[in-house]
Amino acid sequence: MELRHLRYFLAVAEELHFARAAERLHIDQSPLSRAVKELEEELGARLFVRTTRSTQLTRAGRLFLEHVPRVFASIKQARDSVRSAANGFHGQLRIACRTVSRHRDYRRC
Amino acid sequence: MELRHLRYFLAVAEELHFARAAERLHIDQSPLSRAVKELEEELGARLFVRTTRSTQLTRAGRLFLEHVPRVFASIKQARDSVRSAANGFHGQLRIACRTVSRHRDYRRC
DNA sequence: TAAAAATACTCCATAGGTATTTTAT
DNA sequence: ATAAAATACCTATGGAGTATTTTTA
Repeated sequence: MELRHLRYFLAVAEELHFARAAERLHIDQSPLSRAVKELEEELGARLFVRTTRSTQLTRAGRLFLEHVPRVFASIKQARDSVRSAANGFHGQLRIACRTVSRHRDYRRC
Repeated sequence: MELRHLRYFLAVAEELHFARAAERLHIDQSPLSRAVKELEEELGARLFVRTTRSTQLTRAGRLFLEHVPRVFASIKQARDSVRSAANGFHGQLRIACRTVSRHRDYRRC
């Protein structure tokens, strides 16, 4: 399983229509169909019931849908924690300046 | 970002040694090195300080390490919820009994 | 029969491997 | 000098696209 599978699942679960979900994902309906199938095979459960009239979540699909957003939420938290570290925030604020002397002697202070 | 990157990051963070982490992951040191670099580039922060003597987590790396296991935990929960659905469990434990009257009047209680 | 998803195939992007170089001690 | 990671290059797996078939309401 890769995040790709979860992103695709979410799109289909929200659109309840493979072609529209594919459009939203900027991929073709065909690879989307296959990716969802891969996910279902790995999970050992159908996530959608497909007919030509409608695409509906199964019970397993509804349960999965409850949990998947938490995966992305935890990824966002992981990202954000790093971003703040990269910005120099470590739970503390750092302030820097420099003095400009007549000797062009630029220094951090 | 894909789960691949997070799996690889965890392996390196635990081994603190690219070659050993690669061995554990059953891939070569080279693609591991690249994948971690990709992750660092996407996050915009170095996760490890590499020298020939040691590989250490940066502050960003330590923060990231705190969060990544939660991603896998939520994936496990998502998986498990589907598995139980497949087994006929629906997230709640249902206890049922019946009274047997002499009138065959079976009721939930 | 029409609208939707699945499938067969093809192509290409990129994950992974091999060999070598760089780097820090 | 050596041990470790980075890099250049190559290979091949599988992700994505195109065309077609299958399905069911």
